Amino acid sequence: MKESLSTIAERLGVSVTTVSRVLSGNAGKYRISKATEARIRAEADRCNYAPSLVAQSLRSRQTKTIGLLTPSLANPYFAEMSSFIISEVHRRGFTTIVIDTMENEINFNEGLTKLVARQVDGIIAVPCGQDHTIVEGVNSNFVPVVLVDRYYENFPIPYVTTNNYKGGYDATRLLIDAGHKSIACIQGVRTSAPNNERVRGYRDAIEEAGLKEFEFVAGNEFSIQNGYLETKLLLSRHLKPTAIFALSNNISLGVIKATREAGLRIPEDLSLLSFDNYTYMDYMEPPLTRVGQPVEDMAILATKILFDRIEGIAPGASQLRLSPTIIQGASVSRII
Amino acid sequence: MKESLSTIAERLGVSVTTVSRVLSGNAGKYRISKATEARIRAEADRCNYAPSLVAQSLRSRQTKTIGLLTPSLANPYFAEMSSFIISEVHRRGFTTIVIDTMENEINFNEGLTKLVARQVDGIIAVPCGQDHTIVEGVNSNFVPVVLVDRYYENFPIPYVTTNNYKGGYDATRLLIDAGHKSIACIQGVRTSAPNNERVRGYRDAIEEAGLKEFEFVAGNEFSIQNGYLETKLLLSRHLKPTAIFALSNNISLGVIKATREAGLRIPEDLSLLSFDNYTYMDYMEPPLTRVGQPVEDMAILATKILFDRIEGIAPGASQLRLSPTIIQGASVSRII
DNA sequence: TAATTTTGCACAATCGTTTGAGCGTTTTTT
DNA sequence: AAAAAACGCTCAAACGATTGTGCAAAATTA
Repeated sequence: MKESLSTIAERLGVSVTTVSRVLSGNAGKYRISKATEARIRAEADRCNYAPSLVAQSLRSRQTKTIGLLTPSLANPYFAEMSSFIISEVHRRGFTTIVIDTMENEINFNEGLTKLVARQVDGIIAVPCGQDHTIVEGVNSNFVPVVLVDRYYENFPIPYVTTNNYKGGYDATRLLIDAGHKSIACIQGVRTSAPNNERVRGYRDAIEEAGLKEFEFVAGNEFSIQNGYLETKLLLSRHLKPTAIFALSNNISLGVIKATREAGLRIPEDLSLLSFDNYTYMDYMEPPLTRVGQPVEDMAILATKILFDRIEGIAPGASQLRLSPTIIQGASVSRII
Repeated sequence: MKESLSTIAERLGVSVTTVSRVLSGNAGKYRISKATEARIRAEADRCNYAPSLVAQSLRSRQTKTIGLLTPSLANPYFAEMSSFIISEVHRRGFTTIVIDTMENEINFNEGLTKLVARQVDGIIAVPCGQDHTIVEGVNSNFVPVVLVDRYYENFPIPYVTTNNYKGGYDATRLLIDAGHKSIACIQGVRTSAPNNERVRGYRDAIEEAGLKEFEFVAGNEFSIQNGYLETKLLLSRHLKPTAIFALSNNISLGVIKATREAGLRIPEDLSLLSFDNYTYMDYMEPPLTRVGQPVEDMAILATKILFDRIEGIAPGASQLRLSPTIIQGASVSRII
């Protein structure tokens, strides 16, 4: 059923070598006669021959495959990012193995070793957890790794991320400029570098405005539930905030859910500023004002850096922070 | 850097065969002494040996990989579906190569042949276009294929899809029962079987209710733009519909956009019923009433059928339609 | 002690491709 | 006509793992 060089060679009474040379376009280089070349090409076409990438990989020690470790395709932010990465990888004639780590450090590390065993030529990863020894081992001993979104500070693995500090700072400034004083921040995973940068931006903006007494950071997960529960708590406090800065798309959904249950309206009773951008946010009630990350640029750059490394080109600056963009919605009210 | 059976064998002064037998757990079966076994295991641990899946694949003619052809990871419906499929595949110890076809028939066919060249053990695909000769060739000659969501009628490729007819019918009935008479339907790709089943359900419900004079189907793409443009046209007609049945999530977004631009409110001025379910729809203005497809069940079943075929177990019924569920939102008003 | 069985491991082929080296035969050069 | 060059192709090893067969040496039996 499956054709190989040898089946063709046998049928034509030539050697496997000759067939290989013809079909890999090296007929001239190795002085195969036009006649033989034509015969081989014809037969290959006839039987629809396609070389086994597995055999080629074994021989060339290149699988033309890259691995993508993403925390959750169900999250539109990572789904979009994956979509861009897959298409960039495809553009270069490679294929992508996708592993969904479900935000789990064990899955992440297992996925990593699995990719190494599969001899992928490179890995793009959104890491989970704090322990970076395995990733670093892989990156320096086996396969080039590039991180996206999340990263490890002061470690030599290249990464591309948003300037999360700027995102946190700008967003908070926007709220402050709108007159808000009591701005609560609901954060995600506390060990995640992007999260902490966003929080740092938030804190700096708050302090700079002399609002330190109102500074308030809660939460510990990038989930709807976390946003929901923390908002429940916030709204039960004696002094309710006038604005919430939610550090992810999912957290914002939780905030909205809790706000609705409390019978409060956004932005009249409570302002909301979200991290992450997504088409649907324009269609929400109200459309969310948000900090959009440059997902496509990050995906393109990460892929480019990875391929530069695969091809042995040392990339210049390989730890990059791209600026986020604030997208105006209607979820922030002006306070006089 | 990379360890292999032979590097270990050489260091220990034993044969590659012996190392292989020990590490694949066949030491007993081939009478390798406990002492040798221990030495080999120790050394394998020490140097962190992991077998090359490429070499194993070549030898065993099994790559333990399945291919997933999806139209667009940027669409949450397919992203969720992919997420479930990837996780089901992972559960079985396989990995998934994802190809984003971008709703393009050429990309789809290229992806298909690429997967075959990579010797994947099976393929799960959401097909694009009408020409199914290539898919059928692959399915019957090389690799088992299972289709999800879209399918080809009267052809022997297994598929799992929503009972789209029921979805179209039930949704339309819901609108009719709410008192609507003039219900317009904005459809997606006209050559897609699910689309046509939805339309058929719509038409049947309309006719059954004696509303044939109001029957109206427009559109030709599962995109925001299509929903937007068709709604623009609809709203400019002399007789505006009182309800729109949008046959996909993206089409609905377009409908909302056009409706807003026209200064009309949903559901007060126009009712909207959407196909597809997504978390964000609960947070929209208004929350959408919609026909949710059993995405997770479809993913699980498709994967199961594929693995049954891979393992040579003939699946019983392999062309399945799962019932959709109507999810109540607030985008449909009652007309008296 | 000789014959038999068991033990412990190695040889070599195989999967499908690539590639440096080599070897007859024909053609060209001197 | 002899030497050199060009031509057209094949051999065999290698990538890393698996597996049926086989062969000594040791242990057991007769």
